[in-house]
Amino acid sequence: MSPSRGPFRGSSDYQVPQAVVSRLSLYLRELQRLLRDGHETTSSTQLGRLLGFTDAQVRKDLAYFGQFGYPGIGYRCGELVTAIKRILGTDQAWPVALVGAGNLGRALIGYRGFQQQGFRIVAAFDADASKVGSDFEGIPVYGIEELAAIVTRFGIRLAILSVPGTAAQEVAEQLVAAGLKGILNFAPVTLNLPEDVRIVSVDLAIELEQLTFAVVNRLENG
Amino acid sequence: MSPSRGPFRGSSDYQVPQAVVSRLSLYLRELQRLLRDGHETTSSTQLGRLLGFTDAQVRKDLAYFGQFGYPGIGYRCGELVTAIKRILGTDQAWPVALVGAGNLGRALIGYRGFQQQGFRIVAAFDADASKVGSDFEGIPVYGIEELAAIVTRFGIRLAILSVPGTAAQEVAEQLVAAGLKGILNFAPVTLNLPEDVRIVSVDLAIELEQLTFAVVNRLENG
DNA sequence: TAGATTGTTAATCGATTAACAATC
DNA sequence: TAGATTGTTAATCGATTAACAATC
Repeated sequence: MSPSRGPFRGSSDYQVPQAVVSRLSLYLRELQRLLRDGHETTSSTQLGRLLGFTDAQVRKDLAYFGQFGYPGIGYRCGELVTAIKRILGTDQAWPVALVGAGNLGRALIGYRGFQQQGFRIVAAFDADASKVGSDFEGIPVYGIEELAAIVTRFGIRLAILSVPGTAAQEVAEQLVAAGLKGILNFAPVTLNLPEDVRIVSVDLAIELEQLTFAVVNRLENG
Repeated sequence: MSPSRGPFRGSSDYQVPQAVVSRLSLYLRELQRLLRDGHETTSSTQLGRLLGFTDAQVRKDLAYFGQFGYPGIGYRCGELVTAIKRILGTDQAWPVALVGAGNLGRALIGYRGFQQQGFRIVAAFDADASKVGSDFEGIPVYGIEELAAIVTRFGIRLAILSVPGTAAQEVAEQLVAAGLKGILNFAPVTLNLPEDVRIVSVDLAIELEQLTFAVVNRLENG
């Protein structure tokens, strides 16, 4: 295929490697910073140097989605930010349900980084009856039995799951039943759900384990 | 080389792929669950099925570190848990400094999953003078100028960095100056530090972006 | 123009999977 | 024993890097 400059038209017949999508978010983050710092254009070499990638990799990654650069010039930061947001789906705001209003959940309700990238937590859910009816930072807390109704009302497709590991699978199944399409899972368990439901998992203890491994097995680098 | 059953003796001359180390933590998590559920042994096939990997991959991953299985039997869960913890470095408890006691930082202070895997947050640091001198969940909050002294006193090697992105690079440099060896970075910026300092980064907004991409570009699976 | 930089193809490198002898 | 399962080698697959004609 020969993609033209301009809007990303959704998935084609080939599969984009997950590693490429991860780096896409990093490119976006750096581009937004470059923009804030007043840069109009950048290059695959500069972007790669900032992130520790080769220039070839930057160009190859972007080429999965279209032609965004100008030979001899590089990439216009503003244009590329717009293009990547469209690719990632964050050119529009996403209403999000937060499920599990414990310590972590409440911190996520107040997390500025979500809003900055176009995510809006519009409702929280918790099993604790004493929390239901109250609100955190202006976000109302509902009982889980109200999930389906609220999801429909706000057109919610994404949930952040921050319940204890012991409850995670069961609650996740309720999320699916309510029609949610994607789950950001903070519970330290492997969720088993229908394959059309997308899952991204973050296990905070595992992240620290990865760090201890790297510190203990420290060679020259890596 | 021909590693024998028993303790992992640290890094050899070859490099273990990062992907293997990530999966190692997932194996550990599943094995701990299997143990809790009363399983004495498991197999590469079962472990793979639980996590969505092939049996060959499970065996190959473990083979990087030694021989842990019994032909015809499989793996003894308890033994393998002990072995993986030693490999990851979490067979001992790690004292950790938490830097940036905002919403997210305070949630992390109370996060049970850290303690369960052997991490102890022993001190918090914040630039806000009104927080210094108080404590969260029994963890005292210090000014950043006390960092070096506290790090030395507790033998701290790891820090969790949960300060605003605008402050992250500068604070990270102070962490390095205080002698820390590993940083779990929650700030949405690329840290530039000496290469002997290990960094694991978690950008929560990026995790949500990965989810929106997966939901929007939903094919059969992936 | 000369210099810079892209998009893309081919070459290289590394990781995953398949296959199977050895073992319990 | 026969059946199950490992550890490891070879084959396959996929991702990264290098090279370069095309372009501004």
